[in-house]
Amino acid sequence: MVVDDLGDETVDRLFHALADTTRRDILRRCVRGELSVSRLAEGYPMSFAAVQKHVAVLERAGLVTKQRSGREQLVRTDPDAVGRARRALDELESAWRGRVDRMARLLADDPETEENDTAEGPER
Amino acid sequence: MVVDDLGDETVDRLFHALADTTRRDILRRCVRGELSVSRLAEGYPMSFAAVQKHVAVLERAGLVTKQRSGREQLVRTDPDAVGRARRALDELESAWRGRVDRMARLLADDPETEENDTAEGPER
DNA sequence: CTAACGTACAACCAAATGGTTGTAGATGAT
DNA sequence: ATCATCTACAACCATTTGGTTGTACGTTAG
Repeated sequence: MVVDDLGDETVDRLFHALADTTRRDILRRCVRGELSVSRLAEGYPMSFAAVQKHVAVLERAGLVTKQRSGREQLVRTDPDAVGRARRALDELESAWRGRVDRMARLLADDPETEENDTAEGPER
Repeated sequence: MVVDDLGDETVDRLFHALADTTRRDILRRCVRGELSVSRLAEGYPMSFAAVQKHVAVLERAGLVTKQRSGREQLVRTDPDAVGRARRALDELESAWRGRVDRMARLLADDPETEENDTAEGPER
């Protein structure tokens, strides 16, 4: 049942969200989920709106959730988030080792697939 | 001390390089290191120069190396690359669990250190 | 030698990113 | 009720990104 397939765009968003020092810092600081956006924003040398945007990026990537509490919005990093990032790496790495590749080949029972698969674009 | 520190910019470049489907695909295809840049480029619906740039991004992130062979430039994925990415995640995750965080707080004698987290328990 | 190939790099362009300020809607405190 | 706070969101701007084409240069094949 193909549970573990993170789509390309999902992985794009995941890694993109992680590719920024401020956002990684936000992740570290929101494990406990007790910080509101404005509270968070006090910690950075930028405007409230800028931090708001960073949180939005993290949220779209599924790394963070917001929970309303009165007029505040508490930010909490999703405990499963690193797991998903790690799985994305794992998928890369298994292609690395050729395992997934080889498996697919076996299932397609192509006897001579050793070499010339490289010219096929993934895009479409 | 503190040997294992990937600097912020290094991690930025790492994750940014991984945050693109085409670049991840290049990584998967270059494990064997037998593909030249132009050979690689044949597989994608974009110009040679565009692929060249993607390879450059991967190279700056340390995910790939180029080795000259005659007039060709063979691209090879660095086997340790995923390891470094994983370590970056590990560093995040340990902050997650509070360990690094706690250490940093102590060293910076941040007033926020006062919390009910006396025990060392990694669960919460 | 000359032609073809593989690469490098510059110049250019559209779109996305990361930041700003400003405005407006909810909510809580006085 | 009024005021201060927290959030959301739009408009704007500079820089970066991801792509293009064109040019130049080294290397291999005829």
